[in-house]
Order: sequence, then C-alpha cells, then structure tokens
Amino acid sequence: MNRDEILQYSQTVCDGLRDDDDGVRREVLAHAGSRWSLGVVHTLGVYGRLRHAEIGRRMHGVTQRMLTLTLRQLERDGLVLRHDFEEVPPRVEYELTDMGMELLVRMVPLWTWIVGNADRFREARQDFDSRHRHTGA
Amino acid sequence: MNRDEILQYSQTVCDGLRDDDDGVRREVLAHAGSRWSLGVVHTLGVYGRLRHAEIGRRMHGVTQRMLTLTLRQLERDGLVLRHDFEEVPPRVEYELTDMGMELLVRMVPLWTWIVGNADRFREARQDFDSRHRHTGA
DNA sequence: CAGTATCCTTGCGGATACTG
DNA sequence: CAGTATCCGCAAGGATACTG
Repeated sequence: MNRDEILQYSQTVCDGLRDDDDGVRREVLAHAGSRWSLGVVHTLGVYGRLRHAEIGRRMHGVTQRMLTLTLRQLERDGLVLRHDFEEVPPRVEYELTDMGMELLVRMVPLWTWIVGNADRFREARQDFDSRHRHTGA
Repeated sequence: MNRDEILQYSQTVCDGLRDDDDGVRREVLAHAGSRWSLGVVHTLGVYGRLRHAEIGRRMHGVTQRMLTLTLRQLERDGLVLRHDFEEVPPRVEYELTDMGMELLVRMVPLWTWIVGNADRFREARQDFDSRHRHTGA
C-alpha cells in the first residue's frame, strides 16, 4: 500500500469526520483510546470469559471503580457482554462480543506499531523538547 | 486472520501494555484518539503541506487554540513537521512526517470500521439504555 | 496570519469507604 | 464478590481577547 493508495482510501476517513461531528463514532474512537479500554478488550480477547476480579487481577493498576466504568462503557458500545448470574454472593462474567473482537483486530496493528516505534517517539520528543527549552534559538 | 491468529498476535499488545505503563506509548495512543488529532493527520495526509489557517478551514469547529495545541502535540510526537518561514506577516506550513503517514495508515482501517459500524453502535447503545432506564427489570 | 494569554467549565480518573 | 457512593485534583477543551 503506497502513499497514494492510502490517500485514496482515507477519503473514507474524511467522509466519516465531516458530517455528524459529535456522533457516536467520535465517542467510540475516544473510548478506544481511553485509559483502560484497550487493556480490558485485550484481556477478554486473550482469556475469554472472565469475572470482574479476574480481569482486575490481570491488569496492573486499575481500581474497581475504573474497571466497572470501563466495562459499562464497553458494554454500552456493544463491545462486551455482561452475564449476571444473579447469585449470592454475586457472580458476573464478561466476554467480548463479535464487535469487540472486530475492534481488537483493528487495534492490534495500531498498537503493535506504536509499541514497535516507542523509541522513535521518545527521540522525537527529546528533539522537540531540546529545541524548545532554550527559546528555540 | 482468524480468532486464534489474532489472539496469538495480540500478545504484542499484552507485552506493550504490561511494562512501563505510563510511558510514551499510552500517551501516543491517547493523542491519536483525542478530539482533533485524527482530523489534522488526515487533512495533512490528503492535502499535503498546509498553513495553519488552511487546516482550520478544512476542519469543522476547531478553534485556533485547539488547532495550535493539537499541532504542537503532533509535532512533539514526531508526526508533523513545522516549517516556519519567519516572515512578516507570519507564514508557517505543516506537513506529515513519514511517521505521521504511518500512523494514518494504521488509523484508517480502524476509523473506517468505526464509521462503517456506526449503526451497530447506535443500536447497541439504545439497547443498553432501554435496559437500564427502567431498573433493568 | 499565526499564534499567546486568560478565564472558565466539564468530566476523567484516582483514593477511599461502604453495601447487598 | 461486584459493585456504589463520595470526595477530590487536575488537565482537556471551549470562549474570548489580545499581539508581533
């Protein structure tokens, strides 16, 4: 895929961005990039059906609150399914929907690329910072 | 690419998420999903080199401030190049770096998918909301 | 034209404590 | 166990005015 093909192809992006700017789409994108979503989607993708605490244990640093919020968000977006067994003590399991899986498929290349280029990012950042520290001159 | 291949592949995601949680990577991902970044990257991708005001004109609703901030962010991440001609009146042009182009390549499939599935998102959201309006019962 | 500077609101996300 | 409830700091992002 060369530069021109990309540009042709990315007209779709253009169309998507133009009309209905404050629609669902932008929200979904924002959700996908938010603090814990990718981690949750990935964890559920890899391990399948998991309970609340199991997800939490597999993700470093997430609080109960944020995990719940993230899961609700993903559920609302149709990316995660919530099975409440309505037992006592409570038992709830989460799993990816097909849509969630599809999202994961699209996120993986992006994320892989980001991870693989972390050094270039750091480098660029250092350049920028040094250029801007001393009045840019 | 089937489910299993995805899961294998997405170990990369896992690794990337684990160590160095608050590193550059997560920031880049967040930036990519932030309010105006995708629009700017796409605009520069499609139209090539543009001046500040030209970008602004092609993007609906962005303020001068947010455009500047977004551009700085992208410049700092090494995704956008800034050419200041140091003239009076000022003349500054922006263009994508190769890295910026590479990001765009990874964003397009994701965004295309989101746009193409907007209806499914809306649907899921309505389901969710109606299920939760009346006490879920 | 291409920004700064300033002010302000909103809401994300963390910490902690509590409950059916 | 799987959540709520509450409080809080901070930073994103918008509106507006000003400047070299």
